[in-house]
Amino acid sequence: MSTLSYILLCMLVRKPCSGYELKQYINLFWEAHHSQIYTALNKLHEQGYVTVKIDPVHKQKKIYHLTEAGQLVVTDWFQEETNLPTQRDEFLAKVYVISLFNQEQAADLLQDRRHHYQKIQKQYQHKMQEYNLITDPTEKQKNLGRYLILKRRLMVCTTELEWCAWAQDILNRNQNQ
Amino acid sequence: MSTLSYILLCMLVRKPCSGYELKQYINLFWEAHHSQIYTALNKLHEQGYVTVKIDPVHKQKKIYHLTEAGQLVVTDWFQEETNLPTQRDEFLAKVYVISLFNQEQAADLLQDRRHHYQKIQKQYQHKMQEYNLITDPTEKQKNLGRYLILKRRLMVCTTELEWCAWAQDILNRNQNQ
DNA sequence: GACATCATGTAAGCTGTTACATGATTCA
DNA sequence: TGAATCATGTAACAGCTTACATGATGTC
Repeated sequence: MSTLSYILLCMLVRKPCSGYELKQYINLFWEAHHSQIYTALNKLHEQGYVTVKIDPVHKQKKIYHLTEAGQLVVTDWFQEETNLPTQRDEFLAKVYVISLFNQEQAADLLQDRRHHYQKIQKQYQHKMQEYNLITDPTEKQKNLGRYLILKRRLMVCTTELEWCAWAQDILNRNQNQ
Repeated sequence: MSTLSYILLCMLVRKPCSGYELKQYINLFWEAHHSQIYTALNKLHEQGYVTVKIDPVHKQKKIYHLTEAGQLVVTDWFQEETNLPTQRDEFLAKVYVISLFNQEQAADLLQDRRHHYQKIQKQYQHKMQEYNLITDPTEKQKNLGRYLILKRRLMVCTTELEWCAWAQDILNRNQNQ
């Protein structure tokens, strides 16, 4: 089974979801296009790890539920060795050759990065507020993992933004030498 | 041309390298297996973006040098829109479902993560020390980009470790409730 | 001389991206 | 009623992983 399939099963632990919803949430820890998600879900269905219920209102919408077999797969996987995160960041490759470029070009590159992290910082802050509104203890417990991940995302965003400011400062000093 | 090819050209800006060396350094911003790197280098050679010189001592070793055409490709690429970093981290998917598991299992998961970041933190600190030993201003300028990236890596490591400590603390409190 | 590491390459199979395709629902 | 969004799917192609394969160099 591919890693994506495990990721999807994990997401279904929290609550039953449609493929469309899974696509919206997955970026908390993974990346996949809808084409990949839909095919993986169909395969998980064949394998008996999920069941499908047609949404009574939106009849083209399929809600996937984790089966017991599916939950067992998740618990087994949890205890296996964890693969390291992928890290492919072409921005950093551009930073690597930044001394080839003038101050303006370098500043543009850094600014785009800053804008990106400012944007997703706001998104995650919003999601964090939603979590903080949960009062029911059972519901709060169920969302604990999601909370831990959101916090990490926010911390990483802050670090990225701090780095951008620091790097811009270094480049300015470098220029004035 | 694939992103990997651009990455390799960027790396050759700093100094000519063999495929083997590129493989060792690439993880600062990208991931690729040697099989992928060697085939990409052969293609870049065909395209005229690099030249090859056989190392006089190690005759099976091929040193790749960036050509003017290659440098032009890099400067053009620099100014194009930067793709966002990939983020696939199955550790986070495990954290997402952490409430399914007992305290010991959760602690094991976090400890592995902590060990990983402690390990690479040491590696980057070591590389940073190497940079700090450079006295020649031209050489220092050439390594500026590398320095900026190393600093970011170290900052991210610190954040990851801080998060691990914080998350463990949350889980402990959660247990004692 | 044995073993680790250096050094390069090919190929099959799997994963991920992009493009094509269709239809329902919601809201102005 | 037109446009945006919701919702699902297939297929071709590109990129990545894993396994196989070979030989040189350095060192105990």
